[in-house]
Amino acid sequence: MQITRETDYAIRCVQYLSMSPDRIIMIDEISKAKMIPKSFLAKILQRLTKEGIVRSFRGVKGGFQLTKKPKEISILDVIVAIEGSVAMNKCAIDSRLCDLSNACTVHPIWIEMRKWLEDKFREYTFADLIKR
Amino acid sequence: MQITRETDYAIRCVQYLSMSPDRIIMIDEISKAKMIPKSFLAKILQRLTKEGIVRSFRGVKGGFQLTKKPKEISILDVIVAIEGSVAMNKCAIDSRLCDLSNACTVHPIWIEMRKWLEDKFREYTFADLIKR
DNA sequence: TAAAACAGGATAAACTTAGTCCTAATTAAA
DNA sequence: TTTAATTAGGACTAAGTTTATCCTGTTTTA
Repeated sequence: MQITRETDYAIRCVQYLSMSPDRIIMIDEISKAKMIPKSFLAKILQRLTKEGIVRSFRGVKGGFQLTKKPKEISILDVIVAIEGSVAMNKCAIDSRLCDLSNACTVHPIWIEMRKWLEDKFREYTFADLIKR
Repeated sequence: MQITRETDYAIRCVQYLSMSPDRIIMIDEISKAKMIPKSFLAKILQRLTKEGIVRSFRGVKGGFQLTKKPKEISILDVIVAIEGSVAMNKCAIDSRLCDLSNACTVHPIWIEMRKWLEDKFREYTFADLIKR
């Protein structure tokens, strides 16, 4: 039921980048500010880059920057980038993964929960997470 | 983000018991009907018994039975019985588990999500899961 | 050309999941 | 009263996932 540390770190990281969307920020700075192990954070940022949430700059003065405005990035985007989906049961990702395929009365709940979670997490943008 | 197989099995199991709330049903029958490994199911039922969702009867003609009516048991009850809570992040269980204790702008989201999930899962009772 | 950054792959320890297996206790019925 | 059926509970384990680390390579600026 819980998200992983990796996802938690990813959200913190994007939240930090959202506070200075114009700057290019190094892994080291984010790591220190958000208490995220540096080499693990490097991996996470690699993933966020591949998923198009941040862009990276290599070399001296390199670092990371959001590709979009904070209000255009949702928590859902980050969770999906790291975990693939917000489904709570594998059958809500692909119903063939269920061994009770026919007539499982619980299945519709997992489908509904998935949609509901997507809607909820889409509502939270990183613009909301920086106004304090 | 996902529930465990154990929780999935527990829900299926309670759903099966809900279909015949007056009968006492053996592990073996549930195992076969719901495609749950028998010895694993035994452990799950042990837990459900401890948590007061089912009662057990030992010996010949023994088995399990719900302690309450299907409409009085929610999916939330079963998830909490098996997983402890529906919190998506450990900081939503105990805020001391957060290393950013002070001023984490994401924290309120996990608290809110937890409350919503509790409400949502409480709405689904096993009475809903048998009328089909 | 040197130093500063990220990219990507390999590796691994710790933890969790998803079970199994064995013995003991309990109960109904022969 | 014995036997067979059934759950209780503890120990154990294989496989998978999580949470990282480390090393080498590439890119870029000064």
